[in-house]
Amino acid sequence: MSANNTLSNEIAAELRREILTGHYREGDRLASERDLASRFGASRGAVREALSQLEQIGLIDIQLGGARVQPIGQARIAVLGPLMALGEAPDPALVAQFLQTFGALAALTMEQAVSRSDQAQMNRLQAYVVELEGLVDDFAAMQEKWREFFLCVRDISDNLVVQLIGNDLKAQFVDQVVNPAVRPVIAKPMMRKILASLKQGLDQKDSEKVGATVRQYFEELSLATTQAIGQMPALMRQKAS
Amino acid sequence: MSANNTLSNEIAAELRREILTGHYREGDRLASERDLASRFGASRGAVREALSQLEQIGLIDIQLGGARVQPIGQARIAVLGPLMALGEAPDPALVAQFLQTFGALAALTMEQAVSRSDQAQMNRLQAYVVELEGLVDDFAAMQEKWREFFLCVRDISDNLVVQLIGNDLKAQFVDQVVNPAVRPVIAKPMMRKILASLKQGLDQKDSEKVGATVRQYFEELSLATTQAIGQMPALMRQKAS
DNA sequence: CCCTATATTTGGTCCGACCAATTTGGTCCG
DNA sequence: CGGACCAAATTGGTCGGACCAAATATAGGG
Repeated sequence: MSANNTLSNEIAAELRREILTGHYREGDRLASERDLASRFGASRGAVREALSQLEQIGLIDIQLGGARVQPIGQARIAVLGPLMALGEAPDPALVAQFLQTFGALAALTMEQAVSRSDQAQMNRLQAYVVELEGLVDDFAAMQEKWREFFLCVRDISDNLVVQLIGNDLKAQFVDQVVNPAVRPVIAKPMMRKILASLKQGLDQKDSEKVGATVRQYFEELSLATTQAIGQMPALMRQKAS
Repeated sequence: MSANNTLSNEIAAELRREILTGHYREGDRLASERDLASRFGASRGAVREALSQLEQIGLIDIQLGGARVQPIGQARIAVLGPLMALGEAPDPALVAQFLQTFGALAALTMEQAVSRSDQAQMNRLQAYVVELEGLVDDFAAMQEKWREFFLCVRDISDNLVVQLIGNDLKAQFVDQVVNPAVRPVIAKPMMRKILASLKQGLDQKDSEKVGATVRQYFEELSLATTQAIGQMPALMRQKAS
């Protein structure tokens, strides 16, 4: 999915791959638009649109003399997806960083949600936790319920900045990494402990406590995911090309 | 700066402004590329590049039937800058959310930096805090030193995900909001308290403590900035168009 | 009123061309 | 030999017109 089959997107994907895999060094000049066009058998317009994409994600800097490759560390979030999707399996360290970061932001919205929630909203959150407690045996259903839960938290917190970052991160992660059958598993006792702590924090309207709990959840999720990737026996390739 | 005077960028900026100020409703169809071209007195190619930009930041969804306006809440971080730069003064609530979010990420990297730092790196961090303590009277110098400090923290933490998000946020914030002479001022006693706590946390290599301290710093910064914007007497307009 | 067949619109791509600014290469002078 | 200077080739930005396939709008028939 998400593979918009336009020529310019394919060109952009190929150039992006080349840059991310180190075919160029920082500051190197890309071939001219005309050369790239002839190389890809495309029109200059298509190449220009592709280069425009790469420029927007900060991978290249287009100027009058030519397009120059930027250091990866100076790029935008949008390179994360392609970066994680490079190798056979996603880089565990990167995925771990990703989940920890996601967790920090989730914890922030969680704290804000608890701080500003009215009674009805608080009831909804508590209801979710109860539902979650009933799903510790069903991995898939739980995953989905957590998602709903955080969507609810996001709506309550009403934090546009985090929401937008979340959109960016989701676009990078869910489409690139979640697809394969990486099924992180958190031990049930740990999960029960987390849920209990969450419940307690909500009951006491203790925003710091729920924040810390959310952080811990993502920490566990990060560990579990890293492990799942590690023992992924390179079976399933195939994903949508 | 940052004002790339290309036609397509100007068209993108204008359309972006129109969308963000509510000239369209979710799902509304934009005029066709040909119509937009004639409206702006530009070629279709220029319009296409502009629309491509808007699509990449999630403001519109280009499909075969036409380009449709997406809900703002579904856009990418890249809309934050233009969104904050819309009115006369930046929206205080949005700026507050922004700084809190930035703080959450800074706290995360801070924790990771402390956890994984060797002795030399730890010394460098401590040296920064000492320097900061000597600058509580010089707002500008302190601002700059904090920036250096967090750059150092970022390098030590070696967290690419946060770094990339930071790039995105900086591109949205520093270029759009910091420009005007909004000078948030944190009371010196509070600043001294924060620095003391930071120093203590570093001495003890207590990652949680430094994380919490960083969060508090940004909380204070958020308050101070909101206040500074509030009493900004709408004097200085002018910024780069 | 619903469903289908046709005409129109729309985005994606291509080609060839022009302009202004940059890069490049060579030349001339000290 | 080295550096300043000038002209030619290159490069990105834009334009205009053109074609195609898919999606939309329109008219027609049940």
